[in-house]
Amino acid sequence: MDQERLTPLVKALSLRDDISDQERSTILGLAYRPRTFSRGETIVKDHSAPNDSCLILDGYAARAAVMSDGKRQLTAVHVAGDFVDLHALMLRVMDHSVVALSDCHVAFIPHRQLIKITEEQPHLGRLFWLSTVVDAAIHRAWLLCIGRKSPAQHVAHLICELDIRLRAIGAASKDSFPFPITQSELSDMLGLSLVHVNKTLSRLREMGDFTWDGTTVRIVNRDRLVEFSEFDPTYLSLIKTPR
Amino acid sequence: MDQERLTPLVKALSLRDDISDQERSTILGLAYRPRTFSRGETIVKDHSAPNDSCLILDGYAARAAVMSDGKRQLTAVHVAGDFVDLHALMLRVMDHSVVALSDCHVAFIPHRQLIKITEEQPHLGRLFWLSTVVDAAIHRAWLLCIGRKSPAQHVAHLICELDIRLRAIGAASKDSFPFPITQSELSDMLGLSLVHVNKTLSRLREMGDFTWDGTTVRIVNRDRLVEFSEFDPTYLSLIKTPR
DNA sequence: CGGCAAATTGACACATCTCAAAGCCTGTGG
DNA sequence: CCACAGGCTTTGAGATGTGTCAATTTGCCG
Repeated sequence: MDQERLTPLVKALSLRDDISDQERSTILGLAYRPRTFSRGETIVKDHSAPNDSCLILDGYAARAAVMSDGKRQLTAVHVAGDFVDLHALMLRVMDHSVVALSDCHVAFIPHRQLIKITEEQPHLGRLFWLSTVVDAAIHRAWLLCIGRKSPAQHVAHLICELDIRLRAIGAASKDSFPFPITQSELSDMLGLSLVHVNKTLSRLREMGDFTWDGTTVRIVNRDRLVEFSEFDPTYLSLIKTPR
Repeated sequence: MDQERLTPLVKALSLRDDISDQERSTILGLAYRPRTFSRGETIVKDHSAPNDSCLILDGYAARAAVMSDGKRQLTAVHVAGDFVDLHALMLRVMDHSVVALSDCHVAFIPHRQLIKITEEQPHLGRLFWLSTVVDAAIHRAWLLCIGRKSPAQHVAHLICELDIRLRAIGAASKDSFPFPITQSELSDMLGLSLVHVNKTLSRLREMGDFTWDGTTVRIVNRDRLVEFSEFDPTYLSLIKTPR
């Protein structure tokens, strides 16, 4: 078990507050179970009651909820450093699944150690808390998109969100980032039909503010994307301040 | 300042785990600023950076996000005992507003004391954490509703959610609870136009599984509502278990 | 080259929005 | 007690948006 592999978590937490050396070594000293998932696999099952919480080391994952007839809604996208399943630590029973959008490496960290951190290193515990609160903020932003924005604005908003999150963790270059998903998966994020998403994309292509070939997004005009989608990064809380 | 008025919080936290006598008295000993809001007033402003977090003592509130053209999306409803604005403790800057759906009493609790609780009474701190994680779960349930369920299913789901939450805190009788909002507010929860909501309600009225006169909801056939809306209460985490 | 998943397109049905008007209810002032 | 104003609800009609179905095209991999 390579201890250094939890560095994405240190990096992610450092985005929002300073991490002390002790906190850093606590994190890097956590025992974890590494696992690899291929694109499409389920990482955490709905209704399960996990004894560990998982963290994305690299790749993309998403939270998913499904209906009895198979209709699916994705409720958030997660990237390297995201402590995706911290929710299970408090909820105990999963209210949704976590699925791999791409091949990805995931670390499973036993709850016992996380509870211990809340007891002994409250500041670090608060940063864990923060990460779940940011997830809630992401859900709210998505609710506004799905409820009140046009499909085109919604797609643009999603691209702005990923762009800023990936640049924050150093996983995007100045104007492009990997986004290797299908239009069907995108339709499950947007709450729309596949066909409609396809038509929305072709209209966005005409607007020309970004390109996406199913693999990589290239930002052509970030300002226009931000304005068009009414993207306000406040909800991501990407500000380094004592918490 | 009547210390006893924070009992709704004790009651709410007790739904999900046992509260020790010490924790109980810590909560009841919290200094707070009580305030009254009338229906429609803003309790916490979007983009503000509060130094206290608010808790609903009675009445209904909602989280709200708005677009530049005035379109509004409500992302959750909150009731007595809900520590609505705990999110601000970690986020620091609000990504949404909290508005009063009815006249309501609210307690504002300084962040200083809450941080102290995370330092000195980690179990109580975790229950605060839990309450924000349940909020996230509610957002996910709403995302599934708005993205993939029919408007009628969505309304039915909302009624099931409020029914179970209000019964849990003893604010609903066996088959009815107050729900004093306008169809326009409901449309902002559903992400639909007012006219369409009105037509959806008249179809639901024909189904006859509940009644709502704008003031009070009466459940006529709870089983059918649950089945129709595919309501699964797991997400509310209403299970008393060590956390 | 053939096979398969994904993307694209067109046609048509259905859902939803907007605009506009009418009806209903309640509180207030005369 | 009545008349009225204002907010909310209800209804209808027509314009748009979105879903479904089905066929075709594209791109990749063996």
